[in-house]
Amino acid sequence: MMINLQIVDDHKLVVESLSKLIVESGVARVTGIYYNLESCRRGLEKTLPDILLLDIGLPDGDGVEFCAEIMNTYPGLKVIMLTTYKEFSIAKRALHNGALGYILKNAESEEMLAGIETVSRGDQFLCEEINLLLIEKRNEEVVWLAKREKEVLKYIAEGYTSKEIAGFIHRDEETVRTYRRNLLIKLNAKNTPEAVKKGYEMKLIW
Amino acid sequence: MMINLQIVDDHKLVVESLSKLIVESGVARVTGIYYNLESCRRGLEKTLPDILLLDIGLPDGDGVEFCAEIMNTYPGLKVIMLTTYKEFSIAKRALHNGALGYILKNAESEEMLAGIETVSRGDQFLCEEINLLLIEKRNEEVVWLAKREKEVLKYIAEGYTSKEIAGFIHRDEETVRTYRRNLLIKLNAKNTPEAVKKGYEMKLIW
DNA sequence: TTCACTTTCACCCTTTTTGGGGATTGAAGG
DNA sequence: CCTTCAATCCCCAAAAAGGGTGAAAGTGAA
Repeated sequence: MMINLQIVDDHKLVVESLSKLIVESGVARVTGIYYNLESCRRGLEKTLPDILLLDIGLPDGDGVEFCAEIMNTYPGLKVIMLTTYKEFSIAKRALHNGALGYILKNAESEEMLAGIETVSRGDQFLCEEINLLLIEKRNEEVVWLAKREKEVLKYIAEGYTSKEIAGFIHRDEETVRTYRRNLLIKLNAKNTPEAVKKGYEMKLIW
Repeated sequence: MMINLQIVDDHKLVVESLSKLIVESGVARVTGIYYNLESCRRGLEKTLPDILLLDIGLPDGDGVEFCAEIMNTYPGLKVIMLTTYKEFSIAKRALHNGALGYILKNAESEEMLAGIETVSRGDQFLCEEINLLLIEKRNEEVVWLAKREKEVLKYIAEGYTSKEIAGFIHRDEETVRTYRRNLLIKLNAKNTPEAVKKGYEMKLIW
C-alpha cells in the first residue's frame, strides 16, 4: 500500500527534484504540490495525503504556525518540516505544533527517503544535525511569546515607539511598556535592537 | 564546445537536482560542487569553470561579497547568483559586484537553463521576477553602507550601546553616535530596531 | 585637482527607553 | 482550589537614543 505524499514549498527547483527523487526511489507517490499555504489549504480539502512535506518560509505565512492549524483540522496527518533553519527554537516549536519530522534542506537524499519511511510508520524522524541540536540543548528553554507580545515585537521592528503602538492596539502606553520589558526578558536581549535580531533569528517575526 | 559549470550551495537537495537537471538537459557539464565558500575558493584554484552558480546564504559567508572577491581574482568568470532573496537591494548589489545572472530558486527549470545559456554567451540574464523588480525600482537608490557603518550595525543588533561599541572599536562615543545617525538616514529607519530589521532584510548583517 | 564620501570628533537639547518597584483581572490547567 | 500566566495598568529615576549642526583629515575616483 503506497504512501501518498504532498509537498508545500515555493522553491520550484526543490520541489521538482524532490518529487522526482521520491517517485524514482519508489518510497511514495506524490499526489499534490503547492507553492503557498492558501492553495495547500484548498488542496487538502480535496485529497488528504498520508504525509505532508512542509516548508517554513512560505510567501503567505509561517509553516510552523500552519502546522498547528492543520493538525487541528486533520489530526492524523503526518507532517515533515522541510527547511533551511537549523535553529533549536524553530525545530522545538515545529515538533510542539505536531510535526513528526524535521529535515534540513542540506540533508542527503537518503536521509530524506529514510525520513519519509520512518514518519509514514508513525515514528518521529529528525535529521542528524537537528537531532544533535535537540540533545545538546535539551535543557534550554524555548521562547514562547504571547500573541500580544509578538504583535508588539512586529511594531517595534517597524520602528514604532511604545506610545504609537499603544495607539495601534488601543491600549495604554504602560501596557506596551510591560510587553516590551517582557520581550527583553523572554528573548534574553539587552535592548530592543537585539530583541528584533533574535525575533528574526527565531522566525517569530518577518 | 561544452560549457563547464560549477555550483556553490549548501542545500544538497538543490545541488543534486540542479546538477542532474543541467547534465540531463545537455546545456553544460558540472565540473565541481561546493557546499561552502572556503572549499569553492580552493576548488577554483585547481579548475576554473566558465560559469559559477553561486548561492547567497552560505554557512561561512555572504555570496554577494564573495562574488566581488572572485571577480578580482578571475575577471573572466561568469557568475550567476542562485538564491531565494527577491530583494531589490540584494540583486542590485550582486550585479554591481560583477554577477552576470540572478535567478531565484523558485524559478522554473527552463528559466534556469535559459539563464545558463545566456550568461555563457556573456550576456546578462535576470529571471522574470527580478527583472520586473529592477525595472519597477529603477529610480530607487541602493543602500551602500561604509565598512565602519556595517560593523557598528552588527554591534547594535547584538544589543550593545554606543558607549560599549566605542570601546570595542577604540573610538569616541560621539563617533559611534554619528555612525548610528547615518545608519538611520541611509537605511531610512525611524530608529535602531527598524535599522536592524532593514539590515536583516537587505542581508547587510547576519 | 576637485568632488564625493568615509572616518573621525564635538556640543546642545528633547524624547524614548531601560530598570527598578509594584498591582489586578481572568482564563487555563493540575 | 490553587497556581500560573497572559493581559492590563501605575510610578520613578537614570541611561540611552534621536535630532540638529558643524567641522576636519584622509581616500579614491573622475
